[in-house]
Amino acid sequence: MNSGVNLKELAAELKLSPSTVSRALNDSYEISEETKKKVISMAEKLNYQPNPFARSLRENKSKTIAVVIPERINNFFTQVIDGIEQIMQQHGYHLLVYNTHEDVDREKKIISLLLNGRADAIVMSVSSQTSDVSHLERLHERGVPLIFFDRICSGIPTTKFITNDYESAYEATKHLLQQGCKKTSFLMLSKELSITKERLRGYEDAIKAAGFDSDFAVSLTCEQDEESNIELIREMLQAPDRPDGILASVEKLALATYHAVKRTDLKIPKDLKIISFSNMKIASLLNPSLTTITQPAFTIGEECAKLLIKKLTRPKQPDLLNQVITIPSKITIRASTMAE
Amino acid sequence: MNSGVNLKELAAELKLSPSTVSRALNDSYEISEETKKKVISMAEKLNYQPNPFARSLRENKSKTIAVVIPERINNFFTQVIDGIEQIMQQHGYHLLVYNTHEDVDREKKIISLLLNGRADAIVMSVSSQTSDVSHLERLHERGVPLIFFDRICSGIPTTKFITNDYESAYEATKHLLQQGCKKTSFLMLSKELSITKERLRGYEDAIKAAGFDSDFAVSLTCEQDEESNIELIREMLQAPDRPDGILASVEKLALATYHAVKRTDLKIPKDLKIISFSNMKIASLLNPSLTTITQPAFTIGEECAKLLIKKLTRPKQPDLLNQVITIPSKITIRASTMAE
DNA sequence: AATTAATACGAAAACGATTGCGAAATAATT
DNA sequence: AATTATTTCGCAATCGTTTTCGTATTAATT
Repeated sequence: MNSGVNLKELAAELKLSPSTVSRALNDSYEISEETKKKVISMAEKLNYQPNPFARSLRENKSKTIAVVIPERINNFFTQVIDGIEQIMQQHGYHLLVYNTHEDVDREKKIISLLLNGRADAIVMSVSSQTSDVSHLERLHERGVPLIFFDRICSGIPTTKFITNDYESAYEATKHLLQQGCKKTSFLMLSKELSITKERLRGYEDAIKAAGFDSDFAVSLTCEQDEESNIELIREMLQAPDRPDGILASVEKLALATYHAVKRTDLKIPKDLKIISFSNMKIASLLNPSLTTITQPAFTIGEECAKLLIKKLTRPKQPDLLNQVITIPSKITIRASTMAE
Repeated sequence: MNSGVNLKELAAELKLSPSTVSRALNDSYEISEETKKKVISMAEKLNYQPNPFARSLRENKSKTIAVVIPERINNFFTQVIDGIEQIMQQHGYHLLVYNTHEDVDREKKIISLLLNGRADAIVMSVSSQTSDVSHLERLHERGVPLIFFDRICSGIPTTKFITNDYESAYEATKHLLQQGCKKTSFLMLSKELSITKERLRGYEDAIKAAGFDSDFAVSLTCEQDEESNIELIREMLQAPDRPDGILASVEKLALATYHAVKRTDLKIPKDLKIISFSNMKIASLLNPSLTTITQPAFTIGEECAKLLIKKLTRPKQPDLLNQVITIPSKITIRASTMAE
């Protein structure tokens, strides 16, 4: 199967000991330049590839990090992973990627698979169903470096990367009101989610600040099934006191709204204005084009990775600081929130 | 760091030898039921997690497979990965995912990292720039099980999963002509790509079969940069002999066309009809909604994984057959190809 | 010339699991 | 009762690296 030579065979070929060859390949000062050259050229000739598991076993590190996300078909998470990979690849790290499908049980299983040191660190965004975080606590107590991004877990003392969700939601809501919305609705996945809480807070504060009554805001918790989301939204849109402005806290709910609207006589933006958190590249091609709050996904990935690299490659690094780092999102106004 | 107990410590706690404990945990017939129970309960109590690298080193397998794709922000590839993960997770496998960014050099680097057995098998779709396949040949000769999907490499004798690209392109083109297109264009990424060749062949044959002259078909090779793609297409659309029908061989070129059209006075589908290979979930929300050829991405992933599981878990399995397995795509007609 | 320092390398012990082989202890057979 | 078979477990080797120590050779120092 793996027909590659190992260190012992390479050493035999060179009439040297395995230790010398190992040191030569690792550029140890104890080996003469002459020997190093011989070893390196022979290693190339025989196409020697060190066994990663032997090395991992010995060094107690795998040069691998795990990324755990709740959804793979999602531009935000995908871009984050691209960012992580961008940095990690430069440092010779490999990426294990896991999709929890927004399911806590799957998340727990995955985390338990990562307890044994298969990955040197973990970057994750929790599932929308995650309220019990004991599995994450156990992971953290094991000493596995853990970083959260976007959907964070504030109870666990480590570094988290988020966007300015409160401000973005506040600004987005203000924008809706400025465009003439009289009754708005906030669409969200689950109240457990950190991002939901922050965005909802921004939404509510903006409404209060505009002098509206607080129950002016309607917020709708959506299930995970797309079709039921659409129907839920459609019902809301056909109720007598329907909203005329929507802030969707995640992309899929904005799309569900578009689908729902198609089942009614309403027109965006005339009858309903909508703005959404979204990293879709084609927001401008929707009908009508969608006003978005775009998170700096790639940058978030890069920052997570850079921090990890520092932690993992420097000799005596302290634990990851218990802090929240905020990177701002960007609002792009398009047709879906245009006043007449 | 990794505060978990190891086998020796677990054995000491039980006053047994490591070998007995190992056998008990692996349910060996040589161990009494009584001992097994004791061992298992103690293992759970101490939360014993076997070291994956020790195991991999000893067994010469990693329970990990690598997935190599040319683009991560792409619904097709993402769905394929979801399919692979779906099956692999059930069998305790882990997924290393690599993005080549359509770059052969990155592809070569990644492949060379996989030569050392880090992954038990590889599932991949080659980059659009890949014409020299020596790196893939070397990988295959090493004996690493290798499966191609979609963008395959026919020179390498292994199993490949594709869709019925020829037929789909043929049908799509026929549809364009039936809707009244007089001059069509085929948009593609690179002529090296297996899918490009097949789809182009289907496109050309459909045009010939309809009795048109063969140079009736225009085909445009697009670069990888999005903005230049858009400009290339715009120029084509503003030329005097512009096409009135487009078959886009990949999703991103259809989107580029939508962007390009916005820079002209043309209207889809009145002035230009377009159909595209695409796994976008929101094709129906585009303006106008896009007629698509949707590939069974998730199924492809599952089939790749199932085949690998068979190969990897059964004892004396032969090499992967040199065959091409075809799974049909599905055409969904929407507004972008509607005749007046 | 004798001692010390520096250089260049080898032997062997880890890392943590699995497994072939051997060996007690018990049960079954002659 | 003696032999054989069965059950149950331990010893030690193994996977392929890295690294601690030890040592032989040469160079530098006194």
